[in-house]
Amino acid sequence: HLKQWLHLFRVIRVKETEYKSTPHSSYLKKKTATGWLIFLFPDCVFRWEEERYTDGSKWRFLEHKGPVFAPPYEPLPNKVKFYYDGKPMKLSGSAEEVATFFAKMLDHEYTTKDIFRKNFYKDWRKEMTSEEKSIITDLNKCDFREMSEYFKAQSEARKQMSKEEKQKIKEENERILQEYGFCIMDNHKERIGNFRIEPPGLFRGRGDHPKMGMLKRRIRPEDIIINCSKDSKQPKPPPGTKWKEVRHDNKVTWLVSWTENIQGSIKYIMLNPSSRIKGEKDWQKYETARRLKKCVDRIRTQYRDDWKSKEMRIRQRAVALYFIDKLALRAGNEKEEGETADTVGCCSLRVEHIKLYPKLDEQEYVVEFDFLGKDSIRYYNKIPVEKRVFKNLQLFLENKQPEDDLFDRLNTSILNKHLQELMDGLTAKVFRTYNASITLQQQLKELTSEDSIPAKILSYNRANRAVAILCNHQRAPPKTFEKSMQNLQTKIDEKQKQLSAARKQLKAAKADHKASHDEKSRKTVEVKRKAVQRIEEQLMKLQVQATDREENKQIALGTSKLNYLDPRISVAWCKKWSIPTEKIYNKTQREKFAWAIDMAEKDYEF
DNA sequence: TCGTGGACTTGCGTAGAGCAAA
DNA sequence: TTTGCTCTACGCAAGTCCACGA
Repeated sequence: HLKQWLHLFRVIRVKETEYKSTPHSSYLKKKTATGWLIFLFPDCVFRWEEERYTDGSKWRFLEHKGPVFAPPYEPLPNKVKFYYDGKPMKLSGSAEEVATFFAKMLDHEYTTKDIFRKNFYKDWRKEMTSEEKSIITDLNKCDFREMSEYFKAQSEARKQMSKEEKQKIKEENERILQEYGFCIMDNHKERIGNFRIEPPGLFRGRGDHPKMGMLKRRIRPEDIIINCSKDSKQPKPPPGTKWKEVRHDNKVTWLVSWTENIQGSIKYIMLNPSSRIKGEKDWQKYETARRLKKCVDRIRTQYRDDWKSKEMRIRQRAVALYFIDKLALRAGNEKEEGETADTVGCCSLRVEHIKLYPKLDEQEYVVEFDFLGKDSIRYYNKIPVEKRVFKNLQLFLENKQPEDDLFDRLNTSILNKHLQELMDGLTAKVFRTYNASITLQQQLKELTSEDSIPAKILSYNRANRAVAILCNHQRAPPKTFEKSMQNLQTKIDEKQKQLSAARKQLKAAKADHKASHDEKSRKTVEVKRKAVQRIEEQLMKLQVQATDREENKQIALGTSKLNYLDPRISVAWCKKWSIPTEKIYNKTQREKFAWAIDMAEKDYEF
């Protein structure tokens, strides 16, 4: 039975006389008659200590089952009708399918947007028969409401399904996961990240995207490139179909790829974050950031020096780097105009995105940033800068129009080339990682004190929040936010009433005791005092929770936790303050950070 | 040097699972 | 058991950065 799982374990044998201890907690131990101790370790314990390939290859052996395709289109029942100009009209299969995509989004605001409608209509027409094309000439005369109602009823029906039916679906999903969700890479069975091919639908994009509403077409086996090792069992395409290509490229980590039709970019199926290959890369990332820590002072001195350079390009580079370092801005690659939403990062900032104030509210040399960053999230910040930076900015703005580049002599590749010279492996994004992690470490030191576990966790969240604010990780306030805040407030009010009632009782008991001086009334006072104390604690907890939630209204902690904070800092913090790792990392996160949980001790220093 | 394709990381929104309160 | 809310997993868009070829 063990044999099939043997690749998941590492067996180690030690002479009993030589055994001292093991730092790892999870293992099976057996003693042999001849004085050997046999340990059976889950292989995740050792995978981080495995040799890495030095020739740039990522694996030697790779075997998987290929992707899971989106289910085929199911035509609408005849009773569900589409109406054109008030009259029912039966659509051809492919025109109907695309129409259902629109119908499913009918409740969304963006189906009312001009660009969305125009793009959709254009792509929809391509799917129509020539007869349909001649009849349907105006999207405004199309009535998708009955279709929309049908889908709503269907999703309602899904919710109302019996337990058994739901269980059956769950089991089927589990079976597919077991079959397609794992692969063998070298000696490990690994979880695959996204083994399902994206279903067809209408492209949305984020922010003001010029391509919103376009048809994202269905991916067929003929679009798929399979990557696996030569000596593996190759995945089979569905009956009657062929793969576009099967290749054996071990310089890359993906298992499956295809080209998407909206931007023409390539999409991949890759491994889950818990995999060795992702974990090691993640670890490396934080090691690079730690190397930056060692030389960041030197780099800061240098860019401050460069503010005085007689060359404009060097001054621009130095000011940009200052922003990247101080404000954790992204690099800001150029983007093709008209292909995506208009967003910028540091190097692509335009004149219109900053305002200079020699003096503002008692502060000197204030720069106001206001621009849309990644995912069209607004970055708004007013910060005082050093005089030299301010003067340089004034210089960069001279004789420019609002739509001109602020740093016209700079782009990300120039900047990164420079950074590479300052430190091996240094790029703009390393500053984000470094500043995020170092901030967490500092904040944890500052905020954590000897206190209850919930209070310590609040401190952790606050430290995490400081980082999220630095990195501008925002979220739309949850739809239920106001309500849940209200609920919490109701609870607090109730607690307060309880508290004043309890205090009254305590007072009465005290008075009683003063009058009688007997043992019984003394005990009552004690009991009442304890009750007051308990309620005070509960009230405080609720208030803390309310503060935490309020502070978190528009801030998303997940992204920084997952991508910017060296998990070893958090693990060390947990160990130092005796907090179970489960309190700060859920199951998925613990799997992703297995390497850190395994290697960080309580004295770990980023 | 520049443009482009390719690979990989980062990022937000949301469906629905799961859990606690009613 | 139902309802209401929170949390997690997932989906997929949108960044970064590098290699390559003209």
